[in-house]
Amino acid sequence: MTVLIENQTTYSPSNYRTPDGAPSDIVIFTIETKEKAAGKKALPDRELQVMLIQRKRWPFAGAWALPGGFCGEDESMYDCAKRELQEETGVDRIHMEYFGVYSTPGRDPRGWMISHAFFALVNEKLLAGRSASDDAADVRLFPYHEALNMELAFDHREILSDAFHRVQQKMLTTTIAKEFLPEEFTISELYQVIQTVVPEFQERNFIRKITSTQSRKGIIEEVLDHKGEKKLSNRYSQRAAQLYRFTEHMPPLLSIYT
Amino acid sequence: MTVLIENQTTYSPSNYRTPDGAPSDIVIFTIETKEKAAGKKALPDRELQVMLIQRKRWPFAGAWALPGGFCGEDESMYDCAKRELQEETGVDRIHMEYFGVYSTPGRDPRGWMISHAFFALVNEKLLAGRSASDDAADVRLFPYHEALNMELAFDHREILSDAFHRVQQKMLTTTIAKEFLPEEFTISELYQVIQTVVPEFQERNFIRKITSTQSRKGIIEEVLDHKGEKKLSNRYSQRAAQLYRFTEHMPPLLSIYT
DNA sequence: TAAATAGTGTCTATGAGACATTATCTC
DNA sequence: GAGATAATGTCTCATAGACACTATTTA
Repeated sequence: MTVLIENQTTYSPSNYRTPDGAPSDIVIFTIETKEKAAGKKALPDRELQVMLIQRKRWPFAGAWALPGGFCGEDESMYDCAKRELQEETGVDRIHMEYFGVYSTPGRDPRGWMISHAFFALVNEKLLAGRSASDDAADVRLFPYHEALNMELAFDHREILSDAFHRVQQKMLTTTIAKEFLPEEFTISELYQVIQTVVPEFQERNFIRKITSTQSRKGIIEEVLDHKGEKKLSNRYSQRAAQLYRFTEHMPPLLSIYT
Repeated sequence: MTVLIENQTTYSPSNYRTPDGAPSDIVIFTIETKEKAAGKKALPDRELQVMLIQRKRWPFAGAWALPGGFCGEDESMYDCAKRELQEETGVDRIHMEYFGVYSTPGRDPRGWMISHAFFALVNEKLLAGRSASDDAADVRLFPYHEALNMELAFDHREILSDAFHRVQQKMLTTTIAKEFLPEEFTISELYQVIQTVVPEFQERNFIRKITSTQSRKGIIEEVLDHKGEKKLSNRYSQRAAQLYRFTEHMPPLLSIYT
């Protein structure tokens, strides 16, 4: 075997053209709950929304875009996105996942930018404080479908669409629905949240599937009060409904063959 | 709103530290079929293997590593990986998917390298010609579990492990098993391929699940010969077995709630 | 005829899917 | 008691899971 003499001293990365930056873009989803008239016992309306910022500078000045920012040398892409997410929402500990790289040549007029896309799911409650201060300015929540029809900066429309489909898929195959729910919730709330993200989802016997089916039992459990009695809620209904919470159990493994 | 005066002229990416490169790393899987003694009618042994290259230069000179290479300014990461895959295998039109970014600071001694990981599934038949020429040199197939226990360059062990788990999951939820099979195959072959990637997979009534179950019917179909008769194969058995092929049908949508 | 693989019969318990029905509470 | 949501009863058919059994061919 040939032993080459190249080593740390002779290696020079500057012989090659290198990227001009590695940004992250974050698709931040939330579900806005619009209660019916105060005191009225009825299920609320829910709407999937996404956070956009209005760009101040070239390129695409004035256009709406996904929040994000450039990665530093001393952080991973994940850390970078987490940092940007924190800056944008003012909240820590948000569920965030990586889902793709966007590197089509020419996608960014500033140069060779390889962008890394994340999605985040935030409970609207966590956004409560923030909205008041920033809402009027250059950060806003848009209904997903409205955002999708806007002229977004860069290739952010494609990223937004990809994120949505990934979240739809994960909503049905994992327990991420919990990110949009309070700690304790009713079956109707869970069902509504799933339908907000996946309108096609329909399951007439939902309550039995999730509570009495052998293979699914254990992903949620009934909440008991301090006396060991079943804890109920009548927030959305005359007849009080059982409260549930997600357990730590992994959802069942899915397979098309079994 | 403040209107900033920044524009194309004043924007300067060189004010920021930029990455030193955007490589791709490709985990190329294949399944080696080891026929039993010639003429013996018995199911073959199958083994999942992964392609590694031996590095010639600093860093990690002499160590085995995943194939890959640096992305150019005029190509997307996907194009880059496709190109490298083609160079390494000599084959085009290979199933390849992106699955993650590796950007931990310090992962590459050459500098700030943000690596993009793909996995590829190659039918061993396509590799047939290639092996003869390169096999002795610096490109080799290793059994997956052996590779996982080697001292691989960079963070390639982690990448390899992540790729494997992704492929396992996809093997059960999509029809990628077809990448490891000939156009026409028997149920036993399909079952064996799945088990080669996911040893835990076990399904005693496999044949009925996949052929007679309402929701799965249609993902494979019986092969007929020119006379419209069912086409059989006795390659691995005394009694001839029905041949099947994958259809264009999408596998059923999976959900933990339904 | 033993061995090896392919494929079917059959039984039980569970689940899917569809609706009707009952329960509980408020206005 | 009308109206809204929660939850159960009930029926049919499909599927899961287990295992014994039959089928086909060759050494």
